[in-house]
Amino acid sequence: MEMDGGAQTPKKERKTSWKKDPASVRANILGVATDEFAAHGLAGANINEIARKTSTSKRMIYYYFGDKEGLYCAVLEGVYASLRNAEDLLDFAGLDPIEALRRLVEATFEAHVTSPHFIRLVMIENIHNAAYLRKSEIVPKLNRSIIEKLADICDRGKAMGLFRSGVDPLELHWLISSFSFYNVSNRATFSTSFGEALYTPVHQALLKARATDMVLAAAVIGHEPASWNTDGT
Amino acid sequence: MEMDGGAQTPKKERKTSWKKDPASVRANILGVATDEFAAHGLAGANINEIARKTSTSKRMIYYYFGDKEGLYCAVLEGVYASLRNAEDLLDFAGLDPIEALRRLVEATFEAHVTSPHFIRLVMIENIHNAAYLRKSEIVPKLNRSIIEKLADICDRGKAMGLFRSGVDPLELHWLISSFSFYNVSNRATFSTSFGEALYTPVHQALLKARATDMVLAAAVIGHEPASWNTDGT
DNA sequence: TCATTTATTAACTCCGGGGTTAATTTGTCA
DNA sequence: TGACAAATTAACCCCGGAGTTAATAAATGA
Repeated sequence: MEMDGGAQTPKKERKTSWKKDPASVRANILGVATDEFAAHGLAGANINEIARKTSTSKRMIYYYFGDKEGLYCAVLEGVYASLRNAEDLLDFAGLDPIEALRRLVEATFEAHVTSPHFIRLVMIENIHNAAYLRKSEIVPKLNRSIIEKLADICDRGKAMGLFRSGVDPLELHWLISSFSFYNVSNRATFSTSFGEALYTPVHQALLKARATDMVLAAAVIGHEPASWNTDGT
Repeated sequence: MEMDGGAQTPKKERKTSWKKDPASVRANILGVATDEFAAHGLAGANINEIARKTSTSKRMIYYYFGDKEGLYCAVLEGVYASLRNAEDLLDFAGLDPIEALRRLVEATFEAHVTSPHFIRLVMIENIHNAAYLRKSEIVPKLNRSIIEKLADICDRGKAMGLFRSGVDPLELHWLISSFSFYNVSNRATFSTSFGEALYTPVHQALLKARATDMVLAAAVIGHEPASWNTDGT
């Protein structure tokens, strides 16, 4: 039943010609590794599998990233950096504080939905008690900008007498992140326990509106959370 | 440099006497495994290490649970079941709807803080897209009771003209879970990015009060989110 | 043009950890 | 009382996956 007719396992011919292209090789590895770590976690991801999905060899992973943890750290910094770039595109300078806050909540909610890799890697990092994030020099700086944006909105809102005195940017960020993050991170278990009802496009839009409305009601004096007065049907 | 002075590695003497106690052996394994899976995840946990921490041998793990996944599933069902027991102790029947909702939000927030194993295992399960939770026969049923409690409160609130017409038990649960869960699940990365300020006992109490107040403002007609009017200092 | 450094290839090592074998003891019931 | 099932013990297997070795091709530049 030997299908190869007695041929010796053919030693793979060493590639006799190739281009040097370190930047794209590195980027290729990083892209594949991001997928794999996001899908399976640090322990669950498989270096051989990552190598197989790249257009290069396993040795290159160790050449550029040292070891599995080094690769994971590079992946982590990569997703944080790309999310920051997305956030920096937001500009609320021209808007009045109330409208700016509404836009910021909506944008945050939407950004989380469209960044599943980021969400999963943050989940994984929390499982590791942020051990690798702590080692990063750049990540703590990255998150400052979102707080600064919120602080500016809060300052202007209070100065105009529109916002409540107790409104605090960091607390507000905690709150806005919580439902934006949870909505994506816990979708699998939530749906398993309670069904898919909340994850139709229509219902997601409704949740976004209600959450936004609720944040505004908390922050803005006299704001009525109107979206809660009607059922979404 | 032989430190053992030429002694043959002594074959460990087989224990010559022991008691049959299947129930407690099983419980012992399950307890250790819960710690280990919660700490390191499914792939990250180590069967040899789990065995070492039990008062029995590795073989017993396979004897009672089949394989690593079987053990993980048993752990998962265990933490879900014990949380349900905690929830079932809550009784809001005697309270008016507004006070009942306030108590439910506070209790949920507190229950998450005191159930770190549950939180971590749910996080891990979400990383696996709830693959193992889906196989469970009992877990989907467990989560019904919390929705029923909320539905009862909502019905009574609307009947008395206190709650807004759009208030929905499932949406409310999504909202209450989101900040209660996120507060614990993402503590490591949140603290790394923004500092520990929100995780002092005083500030945690404040967050609980503000979140509760905000939920009430969303659900209850004319409720002012008063806690947001003062800063927490 | 050739010495040197950088980038790349294929093949190899090694051990940790999931899972098993086989023997032995404890309890049960006919 | 002894055959049988259930519970437990220690030792073993083995493969997959993290990490390496060694050779060689491509660029660099004096």
